[in-house]
Amino acid sequence: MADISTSADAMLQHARRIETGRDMLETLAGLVELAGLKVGDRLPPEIELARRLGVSRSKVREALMSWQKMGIVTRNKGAGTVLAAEVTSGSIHLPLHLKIEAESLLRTHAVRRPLEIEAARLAAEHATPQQRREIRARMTELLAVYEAGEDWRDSDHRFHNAIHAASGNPLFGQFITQIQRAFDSVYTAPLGKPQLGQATIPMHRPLAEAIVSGDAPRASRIMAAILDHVAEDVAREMEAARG
Amino acid sequence: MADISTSADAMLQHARRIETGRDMLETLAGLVELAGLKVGDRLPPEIELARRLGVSRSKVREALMSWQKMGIVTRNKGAGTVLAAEVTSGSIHLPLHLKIEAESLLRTHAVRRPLEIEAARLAAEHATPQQRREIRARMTELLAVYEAGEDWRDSDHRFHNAIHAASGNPLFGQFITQIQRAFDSVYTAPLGKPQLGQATIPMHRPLAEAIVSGDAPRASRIMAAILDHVAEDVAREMEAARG
DNA sequence: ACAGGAAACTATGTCCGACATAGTTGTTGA
DNA sequence: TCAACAACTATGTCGGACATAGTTTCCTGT
Repeated sequence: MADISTSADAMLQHARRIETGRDMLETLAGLVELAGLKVGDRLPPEIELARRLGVSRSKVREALMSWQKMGIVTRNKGAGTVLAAEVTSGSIHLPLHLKIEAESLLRTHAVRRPLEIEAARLAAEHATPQQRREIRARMTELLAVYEAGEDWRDSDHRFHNAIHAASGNPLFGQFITQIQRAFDSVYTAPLGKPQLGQATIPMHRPLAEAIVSGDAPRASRIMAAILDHVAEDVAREMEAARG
Repeated sequence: MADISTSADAMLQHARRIETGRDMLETLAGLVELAGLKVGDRLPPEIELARRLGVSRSKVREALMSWQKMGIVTRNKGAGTVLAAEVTSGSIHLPLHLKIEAESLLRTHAVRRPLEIEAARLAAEHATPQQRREIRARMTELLAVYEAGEDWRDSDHRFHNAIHAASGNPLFGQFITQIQRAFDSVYTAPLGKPQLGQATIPMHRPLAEAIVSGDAPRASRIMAAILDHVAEDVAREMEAARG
């Protein structure tokens, strides 16, 4: 495991007083980064961090719990705190909190819709040749898995992630991923039921072609059609679950 | 102010042990709801809540700070905790986590763009007569403040909030508000500098008219134009700040 | 020698008490 | 009337204590 002591101490020499909560997270992020901690590594215990940072254990706990809610770390009684996501001090980790009514889960999809469409449009306009190849490859893979009758959801995620990456703005991918996670955390597909949006898989080929060929309006149109199909499936499924 | 004692006590009779953090927030939300607290009302002090809920002040503080990060309450030393947003016990609060590179803050605006456009489109299609009147009123107010040469940012927020509310999907408002807050938390307008998007204020009249008259394509178009103007302002400002 | 289990250890979860500090309210005196 | 001052209130911060779950060490019996 990486050693956190030497470089961290040196940093703290120059660290100014920690006053706001943001300072706290910032300093903590700097500590983790300087220590060279990677995903999966364990952080020093709270008491140790409190001593190093010169604040009380309460404040360290507050910061760590904040990170936990953001999914940056996982915490377990007795086991310690382990890093679950990359942390860089130059980046701003900002928590968004959504209030979702249980019965209106469909609304998450309504928010996802314009984001996906915009991402597809941007990808068609700005993707590099490398990224276009990537999109086409993911599409081929998705169709192969689909036609083999296997579970295509992971392939579908990879395909869409390739589009998000090609949009040139990583925030689209982050937002959509988190929205999807929110959806999955509440709705889990009933066993045996067909996966939502099954019928849209064949539409992914022309979508990929449109993006690869740089036809932004067409890419937007197909993506919109796909999402509308999925929305219908979701609505029907919800209806069935209720009745 | 609403009285929280009688009904809350009755509820706590049936409340099971609070175990997870989610239970805590859920119970607290139920308490606030049963007490009939409205936005602007003050919550009982932490010690009082701890006594009522049968948990320690630490846990109450944790929950309240969580709410503070979500923007549900505001907290001030000496003044107390006041409700800043509506709370319903049936809702799910889910945290999102975004990593934003400091120099690419402009990208938050790129995400906001399709959401605002979609919200405007939905508002034009689904707004109730009441909501259309509200939008028109907020627009009139905004233009009045603008022409008086005063700070129009609050009025602008109210106007856009009216549109989000009229979209029929509260998630749009929540998302955009949080994105805006993220932006504001990093970028604070330099004193004396013109407010970003100043030139777009007159365009808000035709935007409101389009929504009120139900012309969805036109509403989308004008909203897109407004956001593009703002994006240019932001880009120029960032350029100036760097050089 | 080795497997199984008990015991010690570690680190987070929870609680309590104390004090500091900012904001609010009440009081008093010119 | 109002301004300055004095209590009061409620959150912010800290330290210590114990509980509890998970991990490691070590010891014992076969």
